[in-house]
This record gives sequence, C-alpha cells and structure tokens, in this order.
Amino acid sequence: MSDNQLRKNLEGIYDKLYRCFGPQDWWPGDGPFEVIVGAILTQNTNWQNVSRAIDNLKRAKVLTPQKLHSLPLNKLARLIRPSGYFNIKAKRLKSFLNFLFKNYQGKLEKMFSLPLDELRQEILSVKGIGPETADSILLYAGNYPVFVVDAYTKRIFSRKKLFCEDVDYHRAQEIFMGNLKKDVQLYNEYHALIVRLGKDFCKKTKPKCAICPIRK
DNA sequence: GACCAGGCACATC
DNA sequence: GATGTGCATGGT
Repeated sequence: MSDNQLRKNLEGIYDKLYRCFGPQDWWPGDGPFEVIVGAILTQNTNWQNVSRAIDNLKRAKVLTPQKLHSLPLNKLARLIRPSGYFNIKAKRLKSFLNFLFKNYQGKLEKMFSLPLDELRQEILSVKGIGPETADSILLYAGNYPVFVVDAYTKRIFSRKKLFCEDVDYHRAQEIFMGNLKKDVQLYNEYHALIVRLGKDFCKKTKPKCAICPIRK
C-alpha cells in the first residue's frame, strides 16, 4: 500500500467513525490528575470497574496527589479493589506519585512543562507505566500530540490489513503519527473513537461483524 | 463456568 | 529476542 493510500485509509476510517459516533468528549474524568489515575487503573480492565474504583477514591476524599501520596499502600489497594489487580495497581500508583514528588514537588504543571520526548522517557522509566499508559497520560492529561495505541487499535487496524496484530507498539504509533497531522484534538478523538468501535463491534473472538461501521 | 476488558513486569528458554 | 505467566474484579 502506498503512503498516499495509507493516509487516505486512516483519514477515511476516522471520518466514518466520527460520522457514526460523533465526538466522544474524552478522557472520561475530571482534570489531569484523575486522568492519570484512570490511565493506570484501566490497564487490562474495563472502564466500568475503573469508574467504581475512582468513585471510592473520591468518596474517601483522597483523589489528590498529596493525599494519595501519603495514603498507606494497603488502604489505597482496598479503595481501588473494583478495578482488579488492585495490589499491583496500588504499587503502580505509588511509584508514579513517588516520581511526581521526587522530581516535581507533586506539581503536575511542573511535570507537564517539559518537552514531549524528555517527559515521555521519564514517565516510561516509572515502574508500572508502559507505552500505552505513558501516552494516555501525555495526550489526555498533558495535551501533548501523541497517538495512543491500544489492543483495540491493533485488532481493528490489523483486521483492516493496515498492519499485523502483533505489530510493535512504536511501529503502530509511527503509522498513525507519520500519516496524520500532529494534532492533539485529532489524536484525542481518534483513539476515543477506536475504543468506542472496539467495545461495540470488535470483540476478540469475533473476527467479523456484519454491522461494523468501518467494514468494507 | 468460560471468556473478556482501554497492560505491564518478570522469568525462562 | 521471543514467549509464557501472574496479577483480579465484575459483566455477559
């Protein structure tokens, strides 16, 4: 497939999704810190469970960097229990908070004043934050122009023969970022629309769906 | 009861 | 470098 065709395909799919589903108004969450917490909690978990965990944190009035940083690990784990993998996710939240307080005095504005590539490297060095979580944080909490690749992206676009399902994260990201304009709002909406499509039409065990809006 | 959901780190070969 | 496994809840 030529670069030109690829670009047309990516833009065409976006247009179809947008026409079909409309703006998704992402990230579902209030403010950058809640976005970051949600990004960590949603690892391999559906959003409904994450939402319950976040509600617990809100009810306990601990959903701020300072409060979560000083909350004991076992209490944090108990509050985020509905999100699954709660022990490991509690540690991951703590490792991010340690990073935030050690390097930026707990201030997100300071952290988000760094240039994209530098900050991405730093966030990726935090234990428990891999490429997808890092990019979700950068795009949805920091408003950096980074395309987020997730399991749905790989599944949907491999079925459209744009790349293999086991494509490397960075390579998949390059395909989007190299062929679309670097635009925060576009990347925000595109990923949100992919998740919307994935949830409704692109199940793991159902390779074809007759009513999929982007089916040829 | 099986399968799935907006990953990641670590062990083993 | 590739592949397998543990981590866990709640919905369908």
